[in-house]
Amino acid sequence: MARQGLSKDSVVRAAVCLIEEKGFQQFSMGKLAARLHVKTASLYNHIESLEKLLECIGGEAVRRLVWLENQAIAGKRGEEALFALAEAYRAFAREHCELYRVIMAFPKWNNPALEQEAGEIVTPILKVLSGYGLTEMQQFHWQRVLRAVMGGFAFHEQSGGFAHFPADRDESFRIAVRCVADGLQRAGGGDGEDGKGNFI
Amino acid sequence: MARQGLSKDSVVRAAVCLIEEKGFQQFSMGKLAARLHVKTASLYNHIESLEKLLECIGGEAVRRLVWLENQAIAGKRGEEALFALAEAYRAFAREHCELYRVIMAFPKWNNPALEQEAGEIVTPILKVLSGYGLTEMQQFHWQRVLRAVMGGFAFHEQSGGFAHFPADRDESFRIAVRCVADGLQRAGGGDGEDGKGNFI
DNA sequence: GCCCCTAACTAATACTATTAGTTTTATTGT
DNA sequence: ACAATAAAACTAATAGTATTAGTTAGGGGC
Repeated sequence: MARQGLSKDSVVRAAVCLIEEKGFQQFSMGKLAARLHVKTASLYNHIESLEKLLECIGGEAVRRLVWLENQAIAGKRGEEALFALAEAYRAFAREHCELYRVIMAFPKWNNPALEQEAGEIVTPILKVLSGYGLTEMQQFHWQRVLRAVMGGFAFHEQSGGFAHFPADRDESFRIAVRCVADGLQRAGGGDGEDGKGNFI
Repeated sequence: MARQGLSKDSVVRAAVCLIEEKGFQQFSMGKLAARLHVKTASLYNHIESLEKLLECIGGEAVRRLVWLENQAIAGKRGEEALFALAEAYRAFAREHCELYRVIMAFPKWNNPALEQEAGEIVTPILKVLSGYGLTEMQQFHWQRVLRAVMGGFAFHEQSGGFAHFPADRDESFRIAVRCVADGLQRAGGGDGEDGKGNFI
């Protein structure tokens, strides 16, 4: 019936739009099919299952996030890069909160396709950390510390867990990133503070 | 038939058990009803909806977490209390991961009943922070920093996002908490016990 | 022993994802 | 231009989800 040349890619793209518009909670195969003027079963010609579709959506979300992170740290280093990265992460979580939810919703990042994306998540972070004179093992640890802070802050902020105190959340975030920045400084030997002339 | 005197409390308790055993993903009204040897519709004599039930379960989970936190910091102060609190939080997230998932699953922490619990979450944290000589506003900020670190770490660890590097996660966690501890020290005026509220 | 409240039931509705099998359409080869 | 083929979209059906309305029956208070 009036076939419109739907493809896996167009389905994923439509799903991303629908989620950003109506929210992740509201999303369903039926709603997506209706949006594409197609019966629900027809979607299965292009995707294997809802789970796989969500993995594609999550992959797309991660790619966008990583792109913004790389954009943010381009030409920067040291603390400037660190703050820019963190701000970009938080901005994404706020401005694309429904898409960010999809990322968070995965119970396990076991899927091989997602591990690829997972690796790209770490790339800009390691790029920032590379300016601090850390050992490789320290980089592994501090990468986790930074992701914990950024992810934890975004999560709590989104779920409303940070709403119960009359304190500016932007300021809280700055303090958190400052805390990591100082910790990194100390871990790196304390000799690389000016953020521009230092290299390892 | 053969009515067994089910109550809201026993339903919630059974739901908690079922979730801890079979996982949050597997949970459903039907499964819970089967576990209680009752038809699904019968549950609605005791609870209003799945959403309300999950709120009760989340409340129970939070109460248990807060209890463990308070247990952990009892008789301690300063850094010792801080590390004990963080360890207790992470231990709960690991040992009761399915229950922890319920807490994380709330899209919005708006419900008035949950706000009560939310307040109790902060209590042990503020108790720990009270030894650092912070202003009230600083306590509000650092409470968020600490929750972000603990929550973010637990989340990433659970979703497998921290699995991709050959680095000990315990050590990563220690580094993260150490980072916060040092940040607090600095914010409180360099004295972990009786700081006089020096500003940064 | 009777009454009443309500726990538990049956039945039905409206969703959800998913599969099997069928029709229709576009493209490709001759 | 025409037949063959691959696949896009369909219909129909299944099994799962939460939820509501209306009915039956059991236990506690009188």
